[in-house]
Amino acid sequence: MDNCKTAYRSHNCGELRIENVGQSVTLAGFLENFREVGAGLGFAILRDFYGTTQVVCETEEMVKAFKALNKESAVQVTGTVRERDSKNPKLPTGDIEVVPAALTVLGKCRHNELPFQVSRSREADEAIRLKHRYLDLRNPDVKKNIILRSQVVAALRSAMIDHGFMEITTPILTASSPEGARDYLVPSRKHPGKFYALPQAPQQFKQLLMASGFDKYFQIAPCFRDEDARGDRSPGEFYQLDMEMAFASQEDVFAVLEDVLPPIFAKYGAYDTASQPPFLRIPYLEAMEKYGTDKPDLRIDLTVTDATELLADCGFEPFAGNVVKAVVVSGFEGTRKQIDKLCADAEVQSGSKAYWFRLDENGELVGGISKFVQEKKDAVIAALGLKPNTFVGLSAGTKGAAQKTAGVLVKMLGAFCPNHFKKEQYAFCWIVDFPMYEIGEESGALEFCHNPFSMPSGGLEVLDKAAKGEIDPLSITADQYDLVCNGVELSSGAVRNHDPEIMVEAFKLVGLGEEDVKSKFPAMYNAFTYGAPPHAGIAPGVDRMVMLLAGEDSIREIIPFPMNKNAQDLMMDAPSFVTQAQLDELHIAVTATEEE
RNA sequence: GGCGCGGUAGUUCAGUUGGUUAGAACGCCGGCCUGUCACGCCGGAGGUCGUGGGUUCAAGUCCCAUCCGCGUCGCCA
Repeated sequence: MDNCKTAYRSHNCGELRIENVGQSVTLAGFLENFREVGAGLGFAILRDFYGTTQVVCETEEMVKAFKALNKESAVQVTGTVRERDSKNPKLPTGDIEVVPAALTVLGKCRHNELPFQVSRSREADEAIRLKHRYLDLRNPDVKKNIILRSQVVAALRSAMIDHGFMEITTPILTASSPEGARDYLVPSRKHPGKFYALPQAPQQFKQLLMASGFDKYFQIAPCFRDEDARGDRSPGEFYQLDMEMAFASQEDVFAVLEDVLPPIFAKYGAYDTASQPPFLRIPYLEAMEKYGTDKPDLRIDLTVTDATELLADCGFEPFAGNVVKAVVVSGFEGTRKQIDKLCADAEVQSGSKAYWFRLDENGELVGGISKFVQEKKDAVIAALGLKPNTFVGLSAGTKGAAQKTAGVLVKMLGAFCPNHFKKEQYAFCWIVDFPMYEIGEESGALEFCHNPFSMPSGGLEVLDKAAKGEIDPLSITADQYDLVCNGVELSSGAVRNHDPEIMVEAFKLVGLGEEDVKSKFPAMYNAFTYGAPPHAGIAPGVDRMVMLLAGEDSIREIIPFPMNKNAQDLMMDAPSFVTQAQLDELHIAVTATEEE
């Protein structure tokens, strides 16, 4: 422990031990509790960042002084360290107590009824916790996630620097760009009618750094996107470990993260086992086929089997003419009620129905849609490799819908069956070979599948062939990759397109041209015309990493001051109305106003 | 924006087919207690049942509308 002596204390509340008995000390902290156990005897618990220490009051005067204080007041206690009569082995400081000579109130708590009891704040309603986050964070159980976050960020920084990367900050006020998400806009005072945007990611700046001759860049970068929240997605803002390497390929990027992440996950994680390099690489199409998702949880040993030929014409109407997918779960023990719940939940999450049947302990087909399968019993058992006591979850629909539902079934059945789910580990994999293009659901036309910055595999030659109709543009893959851990998409990255001609060709396939490239990404286009190095990078999400490490299900538990689901900061009252004078200065006219 | 669940004391919750004065635990206030550590015991205060309308002799409970919270889907290059 570092020396914690300050103007207000000689020791902190977590450090006194039996060796300190007899010493005169001064402690400062929050009054966590006061237990009066008799006339003229009471125990006060003092809490600071480092721990808690018991203060024993043996005079009526001192008991009275502590009793007069509201809990959570900030106080200073000067006294002598004494060995306890009755020790508490559960506490690091449980062998000693401080006999106070003086009590000084440093910051009085004016509220005798708190919005919640600090030690039980995690049980309180989240809106109340967020409104009084400074009290919520006094709870060591809440604070520990923020400490973990700080340690993980420090470890990431240190590891990146050790690998020869240089942290460079990029602008927060920048230009709106036609990327995927909605921008946060900032009005310009000096340029009426014009706006800055907060960056959705430092994507273009880091590529420009590569064009500027920097070699290995990283940044713990704030990113801003005006999109709705999720359990694992905070609204508004989040942090990425953004990195980019010049004269580098996909392999170089993989090598860095495979070296940086496992030790940090093993050291700071809730589970002490993390995948060792090289991480499993799964092509995108294979992941969709085998796991029904592009972010498989490899801790689950279940996979998806195509059962279209086997079952599409079995007479069960929802299967007719559709793609059918099966998830086979051996050694299944679940009640009818649990199965119904699983299927209902799967439907909610995936948007289409899930079906099932079972091969019971006697080898008979039972339950669900078994009567439709009965006719083909032997073929089904052979094709799916069924043994007695096996559950088969099924989905049907378009290829995409059937895969999605099957993927949800894998996840839910995995979570339900301990024999198919090895929970206590971090299982990483790379998803590679993403398609460069897709048919847009709304437009029905060819669109960029993920982003236009990626280098198409095969470069100009492949784009030329697609332009001439020699190959299907949908078959073109990008040198683009996702890092997935335990079913969570940690990161997306790519080998970038650094060649202006290839950029133009890539855009032509989706019906855009040179002028579009120049107007959408003027800085990058211009920079690349001056000679740019091939470069590649990735940007793992810091919040999601910490969430995985902390074992928390809500991203708000690992953010110091989170916003609620509706992108409001209940503590600061943001967003808020501003004065007419401010609006006038910014040349802004408000056309609609929320009721308050 | 769609769907699901929820909103009752400072906090977390219970509240039956609509029916007496809306309960419990923790917290708070007062009293007792000389070794507590989730201290214990006794007593007490504390409620616009999210809001507005409706049905009814009677609404926390039923109906309609609306607001808020969480989850989920859309969305998130």
